Parts: sequence; structure tokens; C-alpha cells
Amino acid sequence: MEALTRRQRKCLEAVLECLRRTGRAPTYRELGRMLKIASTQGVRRHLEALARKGYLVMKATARGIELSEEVRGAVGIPILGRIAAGRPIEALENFEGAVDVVSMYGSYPEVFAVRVVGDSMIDAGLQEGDLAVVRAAPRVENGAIAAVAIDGEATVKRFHAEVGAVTLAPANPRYAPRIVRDGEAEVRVLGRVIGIVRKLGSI
Amino acid sequence: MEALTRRQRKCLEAVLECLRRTGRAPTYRELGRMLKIASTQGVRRHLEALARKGYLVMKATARGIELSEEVRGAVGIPILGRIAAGRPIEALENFEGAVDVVSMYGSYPEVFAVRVVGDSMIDAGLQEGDLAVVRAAPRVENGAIAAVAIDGEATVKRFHAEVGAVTLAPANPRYAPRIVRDGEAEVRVLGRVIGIVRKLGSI
DNA sequence: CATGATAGTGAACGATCGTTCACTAGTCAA
DNA sequence: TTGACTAGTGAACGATCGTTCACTATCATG
Repeated sequence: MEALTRRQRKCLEAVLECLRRTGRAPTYRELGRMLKIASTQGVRRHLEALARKGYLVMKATARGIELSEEVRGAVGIPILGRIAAGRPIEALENFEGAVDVVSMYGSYPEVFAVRVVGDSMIDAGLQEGDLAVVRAAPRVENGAIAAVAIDGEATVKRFHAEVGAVTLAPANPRYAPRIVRDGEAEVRVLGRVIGIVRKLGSI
Repeated sequence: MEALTRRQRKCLEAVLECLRRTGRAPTYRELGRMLKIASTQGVRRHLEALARKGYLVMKATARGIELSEEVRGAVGIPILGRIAAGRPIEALENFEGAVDVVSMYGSYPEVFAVRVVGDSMIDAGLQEGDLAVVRAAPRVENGAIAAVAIDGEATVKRFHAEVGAVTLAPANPRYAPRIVRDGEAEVRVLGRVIGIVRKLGSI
């Protein structure tokens, strides 16, 4: 994306900070107070430049500043390819993506998360305490890692459907696959695991 | 949190959808159009109820609807403890948390992410392609998993500082630890790995 | 049957906000 | 040195928006 002047960057940072703090866009006069600009026209010039360069979209309504799609997809935690890259707006100008499970997976009714219990899937890279992001679906393809409810209890396993039974295969040689024949227990596929989020210690 | 009526839930959903789509809160009249309510007073009643129950905060300015802190912390991907729990507002009423790396780690200059290359940390649960969330710090405690730049190239390893050298230890028996003596190469600690985000296939 | 909560209509008022006009000043490349 | 761009001030206009008032309807509860 096109480079910004120092003042324009400050202005974009102020907009982002306001959105982060309050969840809504600032008015021209609020921005003026944050940037120490007395005239709404002075603020407007910066916003027009930011809109022209593709960072913002201006709507002619109250608090009508919207982030452009590019910026909206990039306001998570920046993925730095080159270590030299700075933060946070500088990174936008040579932008490589952002970590944000919400923008990665959306925040839709069919996406949820379950916590991984035990180490039965350790060889598939799922550790105890990981959050498995699941896309809800009534069935999944054979061999996929799925979240499954057995008699109402949720578990994450590799799923295989066969004639008259389903196999829930762990990914750990210390555990045996569980074969559930029809009628033995109520097996309900919750969905496919499409992501993992792990938190290591505290910040 | 206090339960909502069906109409109030629809109203909160409309506010969230507007925020998700445009990044800014709706006006009373916009909400009225979404909910098929002709009078701003009809809309206002719902918003007052939502504010009274702690879901929203109303400011007397244009587009002055803000989410409460509780709701703002919960608008990611819901973590479902009990499978019975619904989505998305229902889950709020017996809320267990939300996955959202931004709200988990904040979106601050000192937090960024690097992509894991290779399988040298596989036994620590880091797979190729994972995003390692890093809290920037000039040094880390011995034994921590750290992002380190060796001669400008980033890598993720277990970090040990010794007298006159540092050891970068992989977590994979197929790789040997790398001992870098002072002056041999420029080793710069980027920070500690505080999280992992993995995307498995597409949605 | 009354009461309170929920749900809604329609109109009007005043404050806020985006927009626009006219004017000033510094910087930098052609 | 002349534009072009950036960065401001100050004032004013009209549209939008939150607020408020008066009034109606439905429905469950005691």
C-alpha cells in the first residue's frame, strides 16, 4: 500500500486507537482533539489522503470513517516476514497478513471452539489445553480431525465412518482407536477441526 | 448475564452484524430498517433494555452505541464448554470465553507473529506453517521457547544463554542443538513465544 | 380485571457532525 | 521561482442523529 506521511500515520493510529478503545469511529472534532488540530478541515485533509491511498473509506454520515478492507483484515497481530519491519502502521505498508482467528475464520454461528483434553492427539500436534477451532457440520470426510460428541461428551479425534460403525482414532500410540458400533452409543459429529489456538503461559 | 427477549436478541444481533460489516455502530434509524421498526422510539426501547441488562452502553452522540466490556471480550469465536450451548447471543448468557488472538494477546506494538519453518520444534508441538505469536523482548529466561534472529534470519528454538555462548535447542531428536559462541554470528533475541495459531486446511 | 413489561407509531426539537468556502504558511522538486 | 503537496485556521450551512412527548396494542401474572 502507498506510503503515508508521518502526520497521516498519526491520524490513522488515532482512528485505530479510538476504534480499539470504544468500538466506534471518532468524529472529526474528536480526532482534532487527539491530534491537536483546531479545524475540522485540517483533520479532513488527512482523512482524504488516507482514503485516497486506500486506508480508509469515508461515508458522509456521523462517525462515518470506515477502515478499508485491506486495513480491516490487517488489524490483528501482524505477521512479520522480515524482521526489520516495524509496527503497527509501518507494517501495513509491506503487509504480510495478520493473526486474528476472528478474521481468519469469521465470527459466524457455524464456527466455535472446544478445549482439547488429554494428550491422545499429540502426534497430530494437538496438546492438552489447546483450543480447537471447529466448523460445525453434520458430517466430515473420512480421516479428518473432527470434534465428536459421544453420549453428549465432546472429544477431538480422527474420524472414520464405516458400515455399521464409526472409528475414533487417536494420534498417540499409547491409546487404542475406539470403534463405536451403531446403537452402542450416540455419536454426533460436531464438525471439522479447522484450526488450533494455543496459549503458552501468560503474556 | 441477564436473559434477553427474542426481540432484544435480534436487536443485539443487528448491532453486532453492523459492527462486523462496517466497523461502526448503526443509528437508530438504520437499526429500525434492519428490524422493521418504523419509529426511533421503538428501537430506543430495545437499546435501553440492552443497556440496562449490561450488553450495551449508550452514549448521547451520533452512532453512540458501544458494546459493554463483557460483550466486547466475547465477540470472538465462542468457546463452548457444554455442547448444548447455542450461538451467538445465547452463548453470551452462559459465557465461557472466546477465541480471538487479538483480545487474547492484545494488538500492541510489542506483540507480533512469525511463521514456523521446518519441523525442528515438533516435539514442542510446533508444526511447519504454524504462526508463533511472539511478545517482543530483548532477552528471555533460559529454557523458554523464543524467536531469535541469527544474522537477520528468524528462527524459533528453545533458548539457553551461557557464558560466552548461546544454545538454540530444537525439540526434535533428528536435529542437533546449535551452539553459537560470541562473535561467531549475530544472535538477537526477538522475544518469547506466547502462543500458537494453526490453520488446518480451508474453511 | 388491573397492572406492568414489552413492542410499536408519529412528530418535533436541539445538538452534533460532515461539508464547504476563503485564507495562510512551509517544503521540495522542476 | 513557480507550482504541487502537505498542514493548518476559522466560520458557516444543512443534514443527520439522539432525545423526548403523547398515544396505542399485546400479553402474561397475580
